[in-house]
Amino acid sequence: MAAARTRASTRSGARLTVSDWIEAGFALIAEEGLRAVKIDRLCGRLGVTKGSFYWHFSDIQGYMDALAAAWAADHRQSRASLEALRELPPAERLTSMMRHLTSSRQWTLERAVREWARRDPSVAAEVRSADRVIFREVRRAFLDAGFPAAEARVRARACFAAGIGFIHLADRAPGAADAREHQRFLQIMVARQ
Amino acid sequence: MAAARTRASTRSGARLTVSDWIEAGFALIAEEGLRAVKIDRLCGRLGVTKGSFYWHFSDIQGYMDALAAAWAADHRQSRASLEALRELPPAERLTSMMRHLTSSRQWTLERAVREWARRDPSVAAEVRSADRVIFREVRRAFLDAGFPAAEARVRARACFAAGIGFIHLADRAPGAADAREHQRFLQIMVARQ
DNA sequence: ACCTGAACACCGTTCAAGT
DNA sequence: ACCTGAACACCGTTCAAGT
Repeated sequence: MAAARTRASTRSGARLTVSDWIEAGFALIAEEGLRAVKIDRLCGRLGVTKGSFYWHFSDIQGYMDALAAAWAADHRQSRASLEALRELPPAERLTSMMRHLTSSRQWTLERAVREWARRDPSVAAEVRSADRVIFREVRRAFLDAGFPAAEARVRARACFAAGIGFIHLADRAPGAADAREHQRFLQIMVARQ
Repeated sequence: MAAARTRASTRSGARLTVSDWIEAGFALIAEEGLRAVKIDRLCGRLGVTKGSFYWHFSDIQGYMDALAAAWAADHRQSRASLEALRELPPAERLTSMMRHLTSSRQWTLERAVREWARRDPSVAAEVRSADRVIFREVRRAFLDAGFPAAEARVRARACFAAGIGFIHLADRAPGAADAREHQRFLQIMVARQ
């Protein structure tokens, strides 16, 4: 009787929306990776049966496309808050970006999407375009720190690569120790010697 | 009693080899496209059961990798016969290449591999590298026909694109009429006006 | 060494019926 | 409009047993 109400859903007890399904997909990816995204698993998480899935989406391909589109939209969205960081001093700005990338919500998702991009060129294109935006901000931080263009470019590239490397090398959510290490690394990179 | 011997196999009545499976895969792709490549279909074609497949390959991914590698090896192989065409006059050389591309064995296979490349970046890399080899030969034909470098490049690109376009637009095996059309097209392209 | 035969698990898809 | 429940089809994988 009460069991049927056991929803992990965010919205009260109401019927599901497309974004509930998308959110469940991201959660699954973040927790168990891309290959965990199966209709059955989504249904279990949302407390509904497969029929419900097929009411909202035509098929699993349609759902995956919607997931990828939502990821890209999220990134465009956070572009604004990324730009808002510009008022911080460069070193703190970099730390803040790195912290976001390696946050427990992000890191697995980010890694999964990059893995997905290896198989799906349209996802790959979205990753590339998102990367470009972020790289520009990283480079800007180094320019603001007073480095000449060429030097800023080199350092930005290294930082960017390191960030991606961190999430690929991680096998569990980065902890406080990792965060300190990242911060130290950025400190070194941004130091004008 | 005799039914069990009904093999489409090339090798007498002997046990299967890896290349029998690869060949069956290409045949399936050529006839029905990439998505027809299923273990069951391969088994049906070779007159064996699934257990046999798993004796030769670890899993379906391993098989697909082997297929892609075999395709690339084939292309490297035919590089020699491509270079042998250099003794022909340019126009005939181009006609010969086009005929090969649109031959009934090739065209569906070629198209399927290009479709596959859209999903699998390692296949994509192999397609690109094979394309480079062929493009050089096409360009060489135009150089040999007496065009200056820039002009040869432009014409070669157009011919190459047209060839790829032909196999993508085709919905059945190109016939004699198509062949005449292709030849006429190449004639125009190679004409020094 | 190579293959059969049968079972299994997983998972996408459909659809009549419910509220 | 949204979902249940049950069935179905497809297909990859395993494995003990055969020759």
